[in-house]
Amino acid sequence: MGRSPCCDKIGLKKGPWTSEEDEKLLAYIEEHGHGSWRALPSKAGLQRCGKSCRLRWTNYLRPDIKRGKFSLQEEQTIIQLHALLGNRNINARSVLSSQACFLGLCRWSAIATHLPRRTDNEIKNCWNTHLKKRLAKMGIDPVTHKATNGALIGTADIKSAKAAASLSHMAQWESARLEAEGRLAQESKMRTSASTQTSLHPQPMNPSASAASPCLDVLHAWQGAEIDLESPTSTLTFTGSNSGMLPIQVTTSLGISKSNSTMWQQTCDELEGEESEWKFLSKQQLQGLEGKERGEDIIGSEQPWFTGMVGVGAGFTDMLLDGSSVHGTSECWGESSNGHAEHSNQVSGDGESKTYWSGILGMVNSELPSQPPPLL
DNA sequence: AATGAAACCAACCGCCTAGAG
DNA sequence: GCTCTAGGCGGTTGGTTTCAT
Repeated sequence: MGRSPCCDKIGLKKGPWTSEEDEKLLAYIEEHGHGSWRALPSKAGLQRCGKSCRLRWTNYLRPDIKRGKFSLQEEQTIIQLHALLGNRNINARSVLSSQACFLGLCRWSAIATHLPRRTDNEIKNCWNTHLKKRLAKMGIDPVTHKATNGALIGTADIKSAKAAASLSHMAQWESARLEAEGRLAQESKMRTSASTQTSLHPQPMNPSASAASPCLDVLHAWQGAEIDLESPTSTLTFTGSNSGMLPIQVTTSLGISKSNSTMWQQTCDELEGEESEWKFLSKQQLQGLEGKERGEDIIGSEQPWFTGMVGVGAGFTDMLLDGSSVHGTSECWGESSNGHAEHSNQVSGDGESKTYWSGILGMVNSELPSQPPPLL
């Protein structure tokens, strides 16, 4: 009947690990691998429960962990992926449980798969201590990535249109999100299984491994192209004729050009003064979107179906980046001695791809399996 | 130099799912 | 099919460090 208990939790040490304990754990895993975490502590001569050992190993002792401050690019990736993967609140849980959780994925771990050598715990801490606060400070709901007080939105009508558009496309967004998450999870699991071999003999970050995450190409481009990261200027430059077009997306524009980037001040007051930009889709395009909501293939289309997601514009992430540590952009991905610059160059010619959700779409598209998303 | 506030981060806790029996 | 546990995850806590006054 079942397995025996993990640990009796009696006489087991808790709290900070000592260097002696670290050495014991490290030495044991290097020699034997972790195998069963439950059995490990006694074998390694540790007065800890297996769970504690596992955490210590995965979050601290693993030799392939990169420590230290997060680079600008890493932060940007976290923000974007957080927006993509969403928050795991109760509703999200209920929605995701049957599919996403079935696939064994969770948000931080999924994000961690795209931040080489960073642990989910570290990413989580970064989010909670830095990024979330910056969002909140700017009046952006860190859960939904939307403006919390409408300060960024021009008029009530616009807000209404936004809300309607948002709702009308939420379902397909959710589908695509699940797809992306599923892909991430598969990737994560593959890495996990592979890591049983590599964990004992970690290899330096392989540039090709970085390149093997095509979903980040857009992020790279966004980072590496002509955007001045010190100048959180909206990159959305869509200015089509309004004739016969329906506005369905609002993205924030800070209205700050690169030339006046030095004027950039990260305050909510400034944000309130910003205007919103609209994207316009033709009625035909909207009909296409509606069709997609009925389960038609939404992937592979060049239409920005995701534009129904509102409130998250190119400006948001840029705003977050706040001009701090802007010179550290090469720290993370740049560790791959090649590849990064190439990625940037490949996509930098496409201005549209530099928008926030274009980036995410790029991720989704590149991550999605060939199968259409399951209907919710 | 002392003190309080804020930031940081390692570790714990509780929950969930897969899988063994 | 059911029970029970191990492993894994996200949320949260609390100790430590850094910064501001």
